[in-house]
Amino acid sequence: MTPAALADLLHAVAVDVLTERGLDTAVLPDTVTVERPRNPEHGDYATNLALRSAKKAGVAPAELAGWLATRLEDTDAIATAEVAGPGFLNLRLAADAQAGIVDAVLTAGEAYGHTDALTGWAINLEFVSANPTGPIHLGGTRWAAVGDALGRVLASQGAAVTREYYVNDAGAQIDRFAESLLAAAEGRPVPENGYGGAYIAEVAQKVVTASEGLLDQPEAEKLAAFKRLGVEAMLEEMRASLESFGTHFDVWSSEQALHSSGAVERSVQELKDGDALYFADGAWWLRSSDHGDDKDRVVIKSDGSPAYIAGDIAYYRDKRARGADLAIYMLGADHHGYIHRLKAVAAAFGDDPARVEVLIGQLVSLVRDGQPVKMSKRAGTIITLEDLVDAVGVDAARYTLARSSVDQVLEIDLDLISSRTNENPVFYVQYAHARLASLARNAADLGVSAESPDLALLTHPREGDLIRTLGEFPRVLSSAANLREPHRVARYLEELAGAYHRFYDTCRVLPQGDEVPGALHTARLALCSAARQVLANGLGLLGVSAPERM
RNA sequence: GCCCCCGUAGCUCAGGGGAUAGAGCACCGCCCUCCGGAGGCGGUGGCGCAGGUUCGAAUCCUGCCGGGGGCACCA
Repeated sequence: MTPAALADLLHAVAVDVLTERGLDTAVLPDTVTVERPRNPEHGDYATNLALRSAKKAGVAPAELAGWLATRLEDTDAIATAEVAGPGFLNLRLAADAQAGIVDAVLTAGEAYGHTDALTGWAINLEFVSANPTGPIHLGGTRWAAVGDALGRVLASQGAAVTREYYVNDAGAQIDRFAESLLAAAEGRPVPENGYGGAYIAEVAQKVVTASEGLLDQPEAEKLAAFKRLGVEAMLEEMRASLESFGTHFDVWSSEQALHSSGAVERSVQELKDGDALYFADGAWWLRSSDHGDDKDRVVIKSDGSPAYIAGDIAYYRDKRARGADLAIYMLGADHHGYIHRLKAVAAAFGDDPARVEVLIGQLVSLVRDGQPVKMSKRAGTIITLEDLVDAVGVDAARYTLARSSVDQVLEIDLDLISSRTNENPVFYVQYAHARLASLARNAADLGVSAESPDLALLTHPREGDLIRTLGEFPRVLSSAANLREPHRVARYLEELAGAYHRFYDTCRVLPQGDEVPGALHTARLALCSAARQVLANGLGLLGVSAPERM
């Protein structure tokens, strides 16, 4: 019996109990909370249902809990039901009922934990979107790991997710990039406010090689070529970095294209016509202060040119036109001021601002030998995705970035996650999977089958812990999706790996010596198979490999 | 001055109202006749401060203190 099924059972029993006594069932909460108590003496599961409903029903919590307990103990699935404390109801499941979780995992396989809660939702997930003026930096790398994981988590709940990268290939920083490339190609020093770092010379060289005689052209044409070809070369490199990191984008949207196609002009005109923008002091303004912004923002400057936000307007319009029901933006901490603006953009088009969600990721820093890491070989003072991957590998990098809340400023100790692998949570989890894979190989050699297990034999406390931990996965996944917090999956995997290691330490799975394989071996092997499946599912959601061997 | 995020063990971090606050690392002490010891068991050690809401607060609200990041007709 899964926690969800248990919650349903509790609700049904509570309805019966209240009805029999002529009490109003409306006092019951919509969703019954079922949790796993910290203290094992408090049972397999506990519910505060009586505590929450008793007051409204006009009875004492402990009394209501007592009524529920009596009825619950009559059901096959519940072994014991006890009232505790001020009115908690502590439950223990019958072994066979509980083991139904193992069956559920094995039946669903890769789909275990998936739901259709978000089916019908088209979600546009924009992340990384680092300027194409340099390699992917550490902040972008955090989003590459977290955003990709969130995409997978949302998809597991049935959402149709479009992963999208917004390329800021228009504006002044691109001009500075082009000037920096040109200067490097001509052997001049880095221009003021230009981009430094060894990669500039490399990209410049690529551009020169690709277009013969370029340096003999007039200044304006040289700059234009470096701008176009430089951005192209840089993007190609960034895309390759992200792909090698396991992060794939479905759509790459160009800011420049929104301008040159007329999309910016059209969408701004649409807002002007709809009275969503107002004209003042020679400029056109967005009413962003209606949505919590300090002040309204200029969309069309008094010289008639579009401000940066005009591109955002066209881009949002474009996302909606392509069918997105929800646009999630994952931005760096320095962009928190955008939240209100982007919601105001949605509102300007007559949408519920809730169609825009902005997630803000705090800074990431690296530490090695107790000292901050500030230098990158290729990019000067910018630490890049490659720097991190070179230091610890893709799996450790992704896992480490994805296991913390993005609200948290994160400091990564490179020594910890690379120098000695057993100190690293990702290896703890991967090791559990590898151990299980090895166990399955040995089982095959010994002729132990996991088919048709008698799961009621799984009565050891460690077995129960492991089974109930497996049962938590759907709830974890669901909350990770709803809260946009994929790190919950990683933390869960650590808990699951721990439950498995503890089980394995106590419960012998395979026959030893001349022992003949029996029903308990089969049941335990089935449990192991379920544990391996859930570890693999979870690691897959994080984009981290589930190794067969290590 | 205003806005956003954070403050939990020596360190890096979990903990979306529940009972005795957790994990990894670090430190101390245990456990291999046997499926992978990259493991398990035990110990040391903590919610920044003050109010409030609640039967119950690390969690929600207010204020203060401390740290980080922002406040352009830049992009």
